[in-house]
Amino acid sequence: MSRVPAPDKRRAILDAAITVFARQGFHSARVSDVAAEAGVAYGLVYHYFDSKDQMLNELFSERWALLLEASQEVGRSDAPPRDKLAGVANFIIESYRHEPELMKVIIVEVTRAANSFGRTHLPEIRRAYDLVAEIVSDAQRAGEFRDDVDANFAAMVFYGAIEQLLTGWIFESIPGTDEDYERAKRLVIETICDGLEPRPVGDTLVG
Amino acid sequence: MSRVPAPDKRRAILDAAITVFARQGFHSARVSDVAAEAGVAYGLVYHYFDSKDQMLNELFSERWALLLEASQEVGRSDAPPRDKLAGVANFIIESYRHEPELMKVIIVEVTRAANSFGRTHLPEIRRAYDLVAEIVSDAQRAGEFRDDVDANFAAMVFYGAIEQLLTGWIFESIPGTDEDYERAKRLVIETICDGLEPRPVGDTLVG
DNA sequence: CGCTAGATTGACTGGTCAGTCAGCCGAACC
DNA sequence: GGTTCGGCTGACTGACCAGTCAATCTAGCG
Repeated sequence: MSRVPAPDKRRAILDAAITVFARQGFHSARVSDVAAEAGVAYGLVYHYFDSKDQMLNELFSERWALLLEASQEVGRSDAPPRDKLAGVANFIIESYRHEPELMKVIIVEVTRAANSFGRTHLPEIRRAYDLVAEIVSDAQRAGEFRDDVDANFAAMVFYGAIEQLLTGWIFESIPGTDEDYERAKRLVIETICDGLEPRPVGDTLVG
Repeated sequence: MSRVPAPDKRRAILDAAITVFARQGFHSARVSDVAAEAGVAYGLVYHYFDSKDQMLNELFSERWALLLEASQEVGRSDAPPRDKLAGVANFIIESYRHEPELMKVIIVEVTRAANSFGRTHLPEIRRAYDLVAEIVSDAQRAGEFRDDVDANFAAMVFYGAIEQLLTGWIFESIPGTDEDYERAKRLVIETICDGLEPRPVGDTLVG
């Protein structure tokens, strides 16, 4: 009953979709390209998926769920807020480091594509922002972050920065050595938490 | 010689394109929709434009040139760097306030569409980032901004935040009262210049 | 008035794909 | 060996739409 342990063509198709969507963009990727990349007949794609769209939806949701989970995890920890933000940034940047093609598809075709797919997934996307906003507002309540910057606004800046960063790596193929990734992680947090203007000497806080 | 002072159908078509692209998105906007919106025959669109793409390109370049000009202007002034950044932010937010449809098209279909049109216009887009980066690095040389944050990185955060902000207005129709716009202008600058962490009392700088 | 040139019209063509479907293959079970 | 059923195949269809083009209109001009 199992001469070959189920070649899982479904997964193969999904993986091929990542490669093809990343290479050509979702719009100009033909279903036949995905089938070819997966080494599978055209029709089989429709055996496993209802539509071309569904493949992208599935790729996105699968991965985004992990991000939401990780963000929640981070939010629950009792680390200082700066480290929590760093935790979220780390997760995203590491995701890109390990699966650049998948992340490219998610960012370019969903997150940044507010018209088409971003529209559909707006609730999930917002959820991620909200989790960051929560981290910020918790910190504000605890007096660890200034409370005169709206938490949702801060979350927006945070995600704006990270998205822009990934977009840079994706399209201008900024080197992306391990060192670059680490530096970027540090800089996002420093910029957002400390600001661009110089800080007075010492670290004493406003009472 | 001039009973009707040249109805300038070309402009009418371009304006119709703004409306239609903003409403339906570039991709699902048909050329026939634009013609209908402009009250003009289908073929006339191709009398004035080579392709559907060319219309979008023209809409983008026309407006983006203004942004670049304004940014340069701001960069040349001798205002404090914080005010320079505020100047750029103001220009963009005011552009959105006065021509939300056009800005929607530009942001959604070009700036955020790194695959399709963003690709084509990357040099112009980068130029805008570079101008902000210059403002930052000038300030760093003058000791007015910390110099341990890469200027290009700062520019990225700045644009990331603003793009995210406009995207919010565009898609979630966040109110957008005059008050909201003013508040947003203030918050972007505050967040980016001062950071999220509380600042020690007084404003004395690191020596 | 006849002529030219540019503006204007809209039916039509050609190419592109997403999605369908009729049927094939091979494993397991009778 | 026959039957069944899921995985699997790929040629085909139907819809859609950017871009073309031949024809019509209008304005000036000699």
